[in-house]
Amino acid sequence: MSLKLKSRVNLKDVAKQAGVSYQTVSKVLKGQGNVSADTQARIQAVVQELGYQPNIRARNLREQCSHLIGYFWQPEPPNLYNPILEKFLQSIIAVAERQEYHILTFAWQQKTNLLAECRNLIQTGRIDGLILSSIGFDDPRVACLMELNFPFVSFGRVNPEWDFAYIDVDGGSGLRQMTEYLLTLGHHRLAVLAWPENSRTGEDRLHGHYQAIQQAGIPIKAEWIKRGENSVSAGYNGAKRFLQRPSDERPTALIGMSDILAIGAMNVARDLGLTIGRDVSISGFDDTPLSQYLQPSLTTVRQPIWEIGQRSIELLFQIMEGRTPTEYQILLQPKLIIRQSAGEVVNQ
Amino acid sequence: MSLKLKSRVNLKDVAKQAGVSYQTVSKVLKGQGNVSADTQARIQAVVQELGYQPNIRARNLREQCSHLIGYFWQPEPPNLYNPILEKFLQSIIAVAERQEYHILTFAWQQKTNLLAECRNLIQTGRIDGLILSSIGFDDPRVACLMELNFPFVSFGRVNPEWDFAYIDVDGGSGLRQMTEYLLTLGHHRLAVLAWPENSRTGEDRLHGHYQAIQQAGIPIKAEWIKRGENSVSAGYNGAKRFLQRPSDERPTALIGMSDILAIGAMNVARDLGLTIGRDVSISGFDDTPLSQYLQPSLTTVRQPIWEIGQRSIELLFQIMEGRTPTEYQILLQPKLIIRQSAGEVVNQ
DNA sequence: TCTACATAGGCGAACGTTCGCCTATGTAGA
DNA sequence: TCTACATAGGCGAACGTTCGCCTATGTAGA
Repeated sequence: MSLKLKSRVNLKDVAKQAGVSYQTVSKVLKGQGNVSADTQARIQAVVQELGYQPNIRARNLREQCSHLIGYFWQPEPPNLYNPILEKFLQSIIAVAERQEYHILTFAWQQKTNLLAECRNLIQTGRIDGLILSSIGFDDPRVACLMELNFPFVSFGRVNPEWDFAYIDVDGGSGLRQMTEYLLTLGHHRLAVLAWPENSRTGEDRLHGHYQAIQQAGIPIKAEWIKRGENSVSAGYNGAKRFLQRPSDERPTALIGMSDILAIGAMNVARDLGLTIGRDVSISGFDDTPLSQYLQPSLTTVRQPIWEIGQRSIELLFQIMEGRTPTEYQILLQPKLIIRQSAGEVVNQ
Repeated sequence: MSLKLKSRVNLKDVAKQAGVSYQTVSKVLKGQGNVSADTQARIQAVVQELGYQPNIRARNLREQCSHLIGYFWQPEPPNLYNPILEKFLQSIIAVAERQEYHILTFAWQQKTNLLAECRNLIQTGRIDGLILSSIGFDDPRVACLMELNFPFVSFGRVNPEWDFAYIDVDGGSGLRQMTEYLLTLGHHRLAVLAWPENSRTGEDRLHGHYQAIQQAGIPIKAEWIKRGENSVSAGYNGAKRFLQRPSDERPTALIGMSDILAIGAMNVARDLGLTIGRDVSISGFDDTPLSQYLQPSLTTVRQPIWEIGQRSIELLFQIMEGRTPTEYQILLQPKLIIRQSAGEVVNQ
């Protein structure tokens, strides 16, 4: 069966039939060199007739590139899902294909030897560039890539002093927008369901919240921040602590660092007999596809995923071509999505 | 910057340093040929010292393969998401990497020239095998791959008379299990939120429902099947038609062909003031990560995604190696997941 | 001492391109 | 008629492997 595939038509077959050298065929197909219109037409006709397609493996070897871009992403545990993976993949695939590039996806599990895998991919010539996501403070992969001087772009920032190309969403702005919105609704007791302190993304978002709070003249209290992992149950338990307090002491608004946490908060609010949007306002972050269909629909923050994907790849191409991009640390603005889960403060 | 990368150490560098021919180095690394233990050790030492990694592009050309497997999937429209993409990708990546293979992801948009892209990938030697998903009746890609005799495995079946390797979930069994479960809860008026008739998957599932209904001696009525696209709003509107009927005529259970449709049904039930699980039971299909966190949690059917992915790749490897697998049309059983959204029939 | 075979590793060729240089032919101007 | 240059396309080499065949050396048996 593979015999059929192996005896594919190659440059020499076309050349023979067209009565030229095979190098000339190559020139015509690459649009290089001086070949008469006549000969060009003849060659093109034979190419059509035989259905010639260049062998990309040979091309890769000769051109010293793989026409492949790696994408590293971290899978969520089984009971969760990544709300942006699908759209992000779609967007980078779309842009890459326009340049005849394809995307190699890598799911790096928790404890595998990341660095070795990363090095291996690069040093065997598997990929020409890399897109990284879910990175953290002091991320060893970023350090490794910088040291190897390998073209990469990361979705997300790490340590401020590290100088490399990234695209990120201004999560601080997102949470500032959300907090300001809740303030205009009359909320003064705002609690946050946050992530552990080692998350750069989490700290950025939190900082935006602090800014808005301070600007409104409300003191920042550590007790109004509840940290935990990014899961529905963490959201549930975190929110429970807040919502079990007497009604004049409990927060009127719960700000989730993610839709996942917000869903947990909504569930416990309902279990405690509170009406969401009236007794307590709840907001999320991500605008996951289902968040608009929750009851009540979730007020949240939307990240421009498509744009992030597009610009990541465009940036990466610039780096791969050796051009130094004028702007290689890009911060995009997220958008407040107002729905039903957050409402005006009623009685107090 | 790429200069550094291009001057990577190759077989000849190692050979020179070890004082052998470069072909001998190749033999040692591939574990072939007769090389004395002495020489082997010396070569291995140099490989370590220089950090030699074989150039995969050269290997691909020489070995006539790309060590790449394509995965075609169909992205959902922006307001939806694919509940199984992440897990499926993860599972195929994991198995493929064990065999030194990687996964090339392709998102095929609605109206692009699928067939040409498919042919192109194969004929340029981009990939050695293909995994297909979201296929439909008379799928032209399947026909094309069969004609080209190219190794592929599909997740899902198409026309029964087409003979090719696939893995599918026995959706009929899933809906039969669900229907039987609802029957044991005392439901007799069961309505289905189904997909358009051109979906093979949809028809298979529906068939399982019919089987269970018939076995219980309940006549099949076309009016109890409401067809529509796979979206929350289609579920909402479809369910509305059923639930607006007088209480002694309306269905006591709504069976969604997907969790998405079930979510729509849950929303309209709530909007009509019905208590889900008591006034009306609602079930889904997929066990999307969030379904357990809905209020009430969704009774649904879980597909063994991880197993599908694993076995797809294993099957594909067998086909790629030219072995004819004994079992190449595999049907896996889905599992009923009982939660809160479906309960016993109360008053009637 | 001669033959036969095993052991160790060298060597040419090939996978299918692309790239740079070279040569043969044609044409225009002096 | 001779020179100079443009045009058209041929040719060798290379990218870095793997594979099969060959050869040189060593060893055992007759």
